Amino acid sequence: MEKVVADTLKRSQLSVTDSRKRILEFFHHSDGALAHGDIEKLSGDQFDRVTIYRTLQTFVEKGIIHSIPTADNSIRYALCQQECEAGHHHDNHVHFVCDSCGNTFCLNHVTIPPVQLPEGFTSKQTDVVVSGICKKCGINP
Amino acid sequence: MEKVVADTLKRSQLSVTDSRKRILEFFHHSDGALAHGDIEKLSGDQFDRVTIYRTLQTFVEKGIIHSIPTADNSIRYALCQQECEAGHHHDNHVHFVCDSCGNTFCLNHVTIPPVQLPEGFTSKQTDVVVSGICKKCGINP
DNA sequence: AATTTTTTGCAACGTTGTTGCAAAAGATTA
DNA sequence: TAATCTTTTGCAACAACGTTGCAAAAAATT
Repeated sequence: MEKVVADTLKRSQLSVTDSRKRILEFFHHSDGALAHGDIEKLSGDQFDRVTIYRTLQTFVEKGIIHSIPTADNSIRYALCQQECEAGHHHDNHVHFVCDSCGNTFCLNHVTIPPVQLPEGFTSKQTDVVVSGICKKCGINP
Repeated sequence: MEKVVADTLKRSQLSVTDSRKRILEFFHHSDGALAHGDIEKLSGDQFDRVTIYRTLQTFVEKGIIHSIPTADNSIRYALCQQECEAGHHHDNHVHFVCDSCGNTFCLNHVTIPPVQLPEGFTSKQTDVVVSGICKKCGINP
């Protein structure tokens, strides 16, 4: 794991630092998406808030993670698939927010259905966020 | 118009006040969605920030307006269709955010396509936000 | 018109996110 | 490995956004 995250950072031409390694590991260990606050808690105030903000920004720019739109106003992030490169996100999967546990998941195998727009509108990106009950919470409510 | 907004407020069992009338009129006059900040500017500091926040909350609860999920973390609101009642939103249309002018529109006639979820997941609501270039900006870039 | 209820505005506070700058850590070179 | 250069971090300060409690004002009710 240690090695995997270091390689990811190098591949993105980023200096391999403590905070970047730790934060990237959090994403690998999490099965859902993470918000800034989650990382702050996970790290136990090991890093400055500002460092976390900047690291997340950098990761988004480099195509390591992507942000997920949500109805409340907290930005959540999740790991990108391999196909994402710096400045070029191809995350065309559906996101799922569980109303019970609050977790956000990438449904990597559920692709965005086509949307028919009115005349004159041009689409660049489509985000689909489904909310409801996730698999785990459906079993143990 | 004056009459229409007053009626809407009464129908929702709300006191008819200056701020509520004005803020509701803003929504009727706007062709896109409005954020808290937009209303603050439109009203020219006529109302306190807090009043605007509370009015928006109340309108959402009463089913007069609904909030729109966005990729950045600003909450935007738009008028509901007639079918919405207090505590029961049925806004199953697609939202469009223009990358050029920044406006957010409800595409009331574009319905949400069905999404096939993995086993064990139950859907309660689906939000679709398309970003790109709107009709106006496509004509006058 | 008087009373009750609701709403508003103010003040204060908390969270979230950003920017500039010096110190520290990482990368690079010899 | 040490010296140098580059990048990143942490701190301080700031700005935007949003919430809560409470007294005054406005709306509804009688």
